[in-house]
Amino acid sequence: MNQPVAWGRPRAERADAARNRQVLLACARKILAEQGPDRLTMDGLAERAGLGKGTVFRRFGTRAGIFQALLDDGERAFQEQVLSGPPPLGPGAAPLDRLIAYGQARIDFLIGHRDLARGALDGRESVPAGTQSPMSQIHIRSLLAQLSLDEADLDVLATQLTAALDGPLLLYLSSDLIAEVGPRISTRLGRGWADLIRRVTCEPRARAGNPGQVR
Amino acid sequence: MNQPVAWGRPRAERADAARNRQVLLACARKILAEQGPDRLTMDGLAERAGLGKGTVFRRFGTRAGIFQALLDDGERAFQEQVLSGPPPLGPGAAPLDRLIAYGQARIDFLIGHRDLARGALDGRESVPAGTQSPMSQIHIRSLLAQLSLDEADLDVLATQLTAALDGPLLLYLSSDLIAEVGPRISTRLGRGWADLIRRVTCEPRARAGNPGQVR
DNA sequence: CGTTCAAACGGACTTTACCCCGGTTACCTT
DNA sequence: AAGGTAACCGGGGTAAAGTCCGTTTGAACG
Repeated sequence: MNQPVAWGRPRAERADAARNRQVLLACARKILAEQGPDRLTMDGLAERAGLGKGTVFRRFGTRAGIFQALLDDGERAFQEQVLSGPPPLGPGAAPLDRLIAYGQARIDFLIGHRDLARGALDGRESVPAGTQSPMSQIHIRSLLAQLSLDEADLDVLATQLTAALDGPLLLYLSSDLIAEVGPRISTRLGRGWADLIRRVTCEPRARAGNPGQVR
Repeated sequence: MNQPVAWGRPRAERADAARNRQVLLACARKILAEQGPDRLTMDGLAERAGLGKGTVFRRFGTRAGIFQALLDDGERAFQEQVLSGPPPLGPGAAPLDRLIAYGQARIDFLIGHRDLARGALDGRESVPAGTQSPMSQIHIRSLLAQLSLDEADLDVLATQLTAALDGPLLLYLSSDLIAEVGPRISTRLGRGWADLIRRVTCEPRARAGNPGQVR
C-alpha cells in the first residue's frame, strides 16, 4: 500500500499526512495487542489517536485497509529476507530448495500474523486478497519457471500453489485452532508443502533422517 | 442415559418457521437476481418478505448465513452428482479420473455460483468457510486415499488441494474478471487442476491434442 | 378441547463502517 | 514572501448489521 518503488508520482505524501499515518498505525497496533482484532473500530482508533474519523478513512479507505497496512509492514521485512537474505530462502540455493523454504517461511509468517491476515480479508470486495497474493504468487511463479516444468501453465500453477499455501490458514483453519497448536500446524503444513512441491516437480522424496509419519 | 443414536434432532422445525425460511430464501434469490449481491440487505429482505428483522436473523444468524443457505441448495444437487451420478464424476471410474473430473466440476460450480460463494465468506468469523469446505475436502481426501500415495499426510494434502481448487476463485480472481471470461478461466483452471493432480500422483501427463499454451 | 411451554415473531435499539463537505493547511510557484 | 491550490482535517450524518426482550403461536399432552 505504500511506495517502496517509485510510484507514478502524482505527488509526494504531505508531511502531516505521513506523520498521522504513523500515529494511526502505532495506535492500531496497541489496540490490537491490548484488546484483540474485534475491538479495533474506526471511531475508537480515531479517538485514541486524537484525530478525526474522516482522517482514518482517508488514510486507509476501509477497515480492512488498516489490517492490510499493518500486514504490509511485516511483509516488507519478510520480502527482504526472500529477496536478499541468506539461502535457502534468499537467492543462492537451488530453485526447488528455495520454493520449499519459501513455503515454510510463508506458513510461519501467516501463523504469526494470522489476525492481520484475516482482518485484511474484506468480505465485500471483488478481490478480497489485498497485497497478500501478488508478491507470493510472483515469487512462486518465478521459481517455478526456473524448474523447467514442461507443458505446464505456469500462471495457473502458481495461482493454485499460492492458494494451497495461503488457503489452509486463511480459509480452512480456525484462528483459535491455529493459536492453540500453532507450532504443530506449522510443521505439518510445512512438510505437506515440501511434499507437494516435490511431487509437482516429480522429484524423489527426501531421504535422510525422516522418522516416518508425523501424526 | 439417552436415546440410542437418534440424538441428531432435538426437535423438528416448526411449520411456520420452515415456511418462513422458504419465503425468505425465495425473496433473497429474487433480490439477488434483480439487484445483485450488494443490494441484499437484512432489512430489505425482511420487509420484502413481510417479516420482522429478528426473524431473518434467527433463521440465518448473519448476512453471510443467507448466502451459505442459498449455496447449500445448489450444493445439494452437485453433491448428488458426485455421490451417485454417472462416471467419471460419480462412482465407477478410477480414483484419478474422478479426482480430475471433480475438480473441473467444482470449478464450474464455483464460477456459476461465484456471488453466493463470495457472499458466504464472512469477514469477521473465525472459520470463514461455511459449508463449502467439508464436503469438498472429505471427498478429495477419500479419493486420495484410494491412490496409495506413500508417505503422504493425506489430511494436509487434501486441505491444500482443496485450497488450490477453491482459492483461485474465492481469493485471487476478481468477480468481474470471472464474469467476463468465465469459460476461458474454467478451461485453464480445469487443465491446471488436472495437471496438478497428475503431477501429485506422479502419473504421466495426458497426451492427445493439447495445443500448447492457452493464453 | 383446554393447558402449557419452548420456539418463533416483531421491531425498537445499539453499534459501527463508511460518506460528505465546509474549513484549514502544507507545499509549490513566481 | 505572497498566493494559489490541492490535499488534508474534523466530526456530524446515513445505512446496515446484529442484539434484546416482551408478545404471540404451533404443537404435544391430558
